[in-house]
Amino acid sequence: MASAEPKTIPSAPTRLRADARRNRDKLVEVAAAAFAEKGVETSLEDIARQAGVGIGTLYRHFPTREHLVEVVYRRELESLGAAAAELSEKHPPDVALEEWMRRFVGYIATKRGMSNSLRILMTSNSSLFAEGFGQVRGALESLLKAAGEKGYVRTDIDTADLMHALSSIYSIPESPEWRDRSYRLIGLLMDGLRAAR
Amino acid sequence: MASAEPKTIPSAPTRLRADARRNRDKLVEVAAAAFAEKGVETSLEDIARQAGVGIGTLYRHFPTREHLVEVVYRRELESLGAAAAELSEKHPPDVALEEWMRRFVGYIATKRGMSNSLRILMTSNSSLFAEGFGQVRGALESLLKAAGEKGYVRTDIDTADLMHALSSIYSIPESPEWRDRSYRLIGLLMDGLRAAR
DNA sequence: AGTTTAATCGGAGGCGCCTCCGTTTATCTG
DNA sequence: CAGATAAACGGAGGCGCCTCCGATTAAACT
Repeated sequence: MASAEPKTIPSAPTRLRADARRNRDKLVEVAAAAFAEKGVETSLEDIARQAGVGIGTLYRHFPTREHLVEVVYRRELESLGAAAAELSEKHPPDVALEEWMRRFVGYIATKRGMSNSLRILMTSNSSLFAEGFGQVRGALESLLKAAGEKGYVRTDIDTADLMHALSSIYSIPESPEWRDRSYRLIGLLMDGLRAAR
Repeated sequence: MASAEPKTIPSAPTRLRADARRNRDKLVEVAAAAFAEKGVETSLEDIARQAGVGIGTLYRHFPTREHLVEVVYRRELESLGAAAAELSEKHPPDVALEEWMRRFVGYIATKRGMSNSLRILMTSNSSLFAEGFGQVRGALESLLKAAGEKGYVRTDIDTADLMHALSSIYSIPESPEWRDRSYRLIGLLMDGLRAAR
């Protein structure tokens, strides 16, 4: 019988020291707010300052600006994924689907500042972003499938096609009635989806 | 009978003072060499230094890095356009066409360092580059048309399609046999062009 | 608790970007 | 040729990027 064995199992090699983890979390939190407010071009030194750490610490955790963007982005994409499950429980499948699409489009819209950087990232360093987008794709797929199985929408729709349609919606240029127009277009999509069930 | 009227007609509003024109030319010359050697990411301050002017002068002439790149790029594209006429005189139309395509692909290959910046430019600020590419398109078109009219190649080929084919050739990843492979592919294209005349 | 050690911190320093404005100079006018 | 003037020059200055390495400190060890 081993005496009170210390659980020294270091488990993952990704073990961070307590202070390191704290700093990292704080950086992500601050970065998320900064990106949302001023776009991805915000000064990284500002972010470090606001997080109360040195610039060196920021760069150790996130070697490039893109790494930081990716982490923030993924976090938010994940919450979008989680929203899918939540909406599924509270609403009929078709309503859940529509509401989720609205949120998706609205979410991307707020990140318009990101688009420049994102376009570069998505073409060059695709592996960094593949996972984040996988989340979203998965969410949409599950909503679509659920609604399809219960007979609320057609079942011959490809998830990728639908995402494509959504992306053409959120690339509508800025304008006062942006949101209304998007919602109308989503409504139109939904009509199409429900049409020939 | 007006007396010796001074030709004070300012003609173009783009009248540069002698020193300004000298500096501008020198900057373009130095920039062309620098871009070729170290890629478009070269320090602009270095370029100004090498041209023997202050950084302020560089920025007055070229408000952004892209403007400078565009000018250099266009100059070289123009020489590519000129080569088309020259080749047409010295060779049979089909040979001229093939040789020109080789040069085109070879030229872009040497500018691989540019590709990153270029991709951004070509998608975002298209108007800046439209003209430069127009030159090249025109050259290819004239070669293709000449060869077509004299019965050397098919006449149902679209210039844009052919350029597309070429661009897929020059985006072949780096490798020792890069040039050979490109030439083989161009040969293949030529076979296709000559096929069903 | 005290010591060791290895991970983490953080800011100084070097470089490039870009702007602003006092100084220089080409060109025009008398 | 001298003087006027508008155009052009050029570098200092402020900011951000990113790296490097001595100082700090959490966590493991005794």
